[in-house]
Amino acid sequence: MPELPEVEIVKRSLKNKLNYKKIKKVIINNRNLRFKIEKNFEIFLKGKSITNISRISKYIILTLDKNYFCLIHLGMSGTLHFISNRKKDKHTNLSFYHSRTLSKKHNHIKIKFHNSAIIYNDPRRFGFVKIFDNKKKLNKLLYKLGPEAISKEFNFNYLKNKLLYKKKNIKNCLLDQNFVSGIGNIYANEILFYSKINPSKLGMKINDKEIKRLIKYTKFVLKLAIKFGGSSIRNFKDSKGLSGFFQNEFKVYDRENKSCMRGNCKSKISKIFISNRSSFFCKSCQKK
DNA sequence: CCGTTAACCTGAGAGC
DNA sequence: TGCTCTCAGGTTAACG
Repeated sequence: MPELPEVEIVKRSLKNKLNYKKIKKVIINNRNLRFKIEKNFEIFLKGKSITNISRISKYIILTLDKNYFCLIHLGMSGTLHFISNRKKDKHTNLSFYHSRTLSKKHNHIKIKFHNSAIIYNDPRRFGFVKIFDNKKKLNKLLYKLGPEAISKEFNFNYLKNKLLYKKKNIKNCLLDQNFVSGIGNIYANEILFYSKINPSKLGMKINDKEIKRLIKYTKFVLKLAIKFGGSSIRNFKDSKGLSGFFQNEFKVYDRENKSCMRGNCKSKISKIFISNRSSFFCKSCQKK
């Protein structure tokens, strides 16, 4: 489900709610996420306080006291929900992508605090959580990631060097988290449209002007999506409260056969599959 | 090295 | 209504 902008929204909202909260109890209903939740997960967390909440690409990191870390990846359908008994929280409950139809049977993890709790819900169970007992072990997992798409490390020089001899198509490059991290299928499509680059074009064939546009519009699209609160689609389209609205700004994603939104262009948006992921583009604006 | 396919899962929506 | 089929915001191993 979530790409960098959605995870960023989740992180920002959690940050307001969870800082310095002490974990009283952890209840797990189903350990079978993408990786089995380790046996000692509950014991590791119990009694520890959350001292910071951060995000790296599509990962959420809870920093706990005593140099512990809890890594959360939401996979395709993972959501975090904040619930509270306290009156002052009543109107700001953070049910991320809250949906009344979200089935409780996929509430896999509940982390309880004094007067509140967070719940991890994930119908497809492609997400995972993992505990690290020191920063080195955490970094070992994260060091492989390419620079974050919105960071200044993802710049013209980096991209030019990476694309120099790349025989891979540009869309798969953008989706490769070790190439650049944080971009998923929706935003890869949108970035390529803004950059006027065909998704099938080989990396090595991308010229300097196009590289400049890729850098510019990667940051533009992702930052704009964050401003709009991310994208809430499909099972979340009936969402209330904190759902995002960037789905209304899509230029190509899920717009097959609809008119291209660029000025004078009269083409219809095409849909093809690249490595089994749906790819939307305008064949007039995004020539090979 | 590259693209594709399948696999991990459940559920929504389309078409019949 | 209900059945079957396809597709889904992610990641990764195996194959050709």
